[in-house]
Amino acid sequence: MNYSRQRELILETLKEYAIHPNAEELYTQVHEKDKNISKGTLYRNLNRLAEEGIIKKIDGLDTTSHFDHNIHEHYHFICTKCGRIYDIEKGETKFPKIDVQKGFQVTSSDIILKGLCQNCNK
Amino acid sequence: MNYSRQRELILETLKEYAIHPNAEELYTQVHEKDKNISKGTLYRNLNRLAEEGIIKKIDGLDTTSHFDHNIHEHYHFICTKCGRIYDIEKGETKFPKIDVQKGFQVTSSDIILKGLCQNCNK
DNA sequence: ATAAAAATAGGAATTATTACTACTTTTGGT
DNA sequence: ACCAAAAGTAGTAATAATTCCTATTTTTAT
Repeated sequence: MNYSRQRELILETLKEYAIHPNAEELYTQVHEKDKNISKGTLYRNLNRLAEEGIIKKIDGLDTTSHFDHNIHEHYHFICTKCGRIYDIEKGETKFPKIDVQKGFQVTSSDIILKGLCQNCNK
Repeated sequence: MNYSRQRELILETLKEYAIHPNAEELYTQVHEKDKNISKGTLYRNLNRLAEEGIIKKIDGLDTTSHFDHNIHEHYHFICTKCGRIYDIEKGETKFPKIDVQKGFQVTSSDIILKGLCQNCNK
């Protein structure tokens, strides 16, 4: 993977946000810093960075893919009312044992919780 | 929710399949039984049935939503090579008890595992 | 039997994402 | 530093999944 200024900018911008933006949200921010950046470039690089394990792609939250620069193991909660995404820390429990069936090789696991957040649950 | 012949057909057809079909796959099957059924009707009813808790919508497996008539708590494994979806019974996983913050109300949780299945891992 | 409410078919519209292509940047060897 | 090959980009077109719209049909409650 060769260096690219655009990729650096995308990664840097993603790191500034704790909100697990989707491509559209991130595009708004990135675009402010570089008016010429294209969506194709954004998508290509987000996917590439995720493949390389530098960031994490989160699916299943809503209709879009979200991206997280925080790659240490944690889970997500999405509020079905306001749409905000919260991190759920793993806690002290040991890493889940997933002996699914013999011969299965698990390469990623995601836990997604949905419901009402503190603010919307009043 | 008023009765509709089409909804019955959709639900009945979904129950015949253990493969957690997406809308397109299910449409193929449903269409064989009723040539006039429309995709709008399929989507509307799948979403409606999921809202009512009669079936479950599974997101995050691939780019499409999948639908499961099995609503007892279980998780899913998708093979990144062949795309097949496997059920993971709850007893087989030892996921940590997730302590969500006070005031959060969790209404659904999904655990999605990705990797290589037995067949593709040879 | 009938009118209001709910649902449908079929197609148009929308949304998110990927594909394509001509051009630009990066890189590694000289 | 120079240059060709490889990799990356901008901008736009295309695709895929899903939702929206509307005229018509079906269901339901009287």
